[in-house]
Amino acid sequence: MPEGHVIHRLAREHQAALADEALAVSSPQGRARAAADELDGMTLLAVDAVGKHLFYRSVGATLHVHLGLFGRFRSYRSDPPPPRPTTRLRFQGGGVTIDLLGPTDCRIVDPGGEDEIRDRLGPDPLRADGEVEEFVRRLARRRIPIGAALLDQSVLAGVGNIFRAEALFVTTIDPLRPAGSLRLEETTALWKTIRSMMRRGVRLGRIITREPAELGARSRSSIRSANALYVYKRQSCVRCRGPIASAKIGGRSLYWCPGCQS
DNA sequence: TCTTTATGGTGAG
DNA sequence: TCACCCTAAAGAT
Repeated sequence: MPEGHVIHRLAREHQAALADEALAVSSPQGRARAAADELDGMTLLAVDAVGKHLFYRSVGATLHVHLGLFGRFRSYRSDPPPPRPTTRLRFQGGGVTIDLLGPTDCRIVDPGGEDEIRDRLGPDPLRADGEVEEFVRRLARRRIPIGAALLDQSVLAGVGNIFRAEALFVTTIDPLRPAGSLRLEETTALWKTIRSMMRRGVRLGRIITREPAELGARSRSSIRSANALYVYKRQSCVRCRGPIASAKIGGRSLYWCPGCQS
């Protein structure tokens, strides 16, 4: 169940584990047989992350993977279990086995197909080529609530339901305000907040948005998920103690503090 | 052993 | 806005 930080982390891990290796690729489930046949025996060159999309590049072909809500990877250093009936793709090489389960997309794309995917995406705050100016441009003049705009991958690539709620809280922005009504300094603050939250997510391998000072001296592993966040799925605000509101915005449940965000 | 839920996205109406 | 796709784990019974 990944937002962009998980995707970028996977790209790094998989590139480190598999690049420059000749891979054995199979599709135990059968549904990705065409992709598996194309990749089997090829040497992986690199793995790129763009928003929530992954591109596995080999000399002759590029594999596009989108995990969707349910997709996940599992890695095994040694003695991998037999594939499950749902294992879509299994990569083996460099002493590692990596299984892909339940992805929304898992297909070979040609350069045109990759461009099509990338052209639909807004700037990715985790990428060096992600620019705040582009975020500002894509947000301007939109009338949808900012809470909905942050989930729109053509506005901003990689943010999901937790980061949008947490970033709006930290920047004290009311999620119901029209996206185009935000002042430049608000939009810029939103970008910086999202980028730093997501970078931390890549580093830690999990989403912790509250500041260490607020969490006391507890170690990272002892921070329970319920305490790591400001508003997502919370009942009351950790700052003002007021009730947290929730509503479907942009098709998903958004949580915010009406007292702190206005 | 059910039912529900989840950090996502698309295409039809 | 809704139905639907994909899977696994947690929660309810």
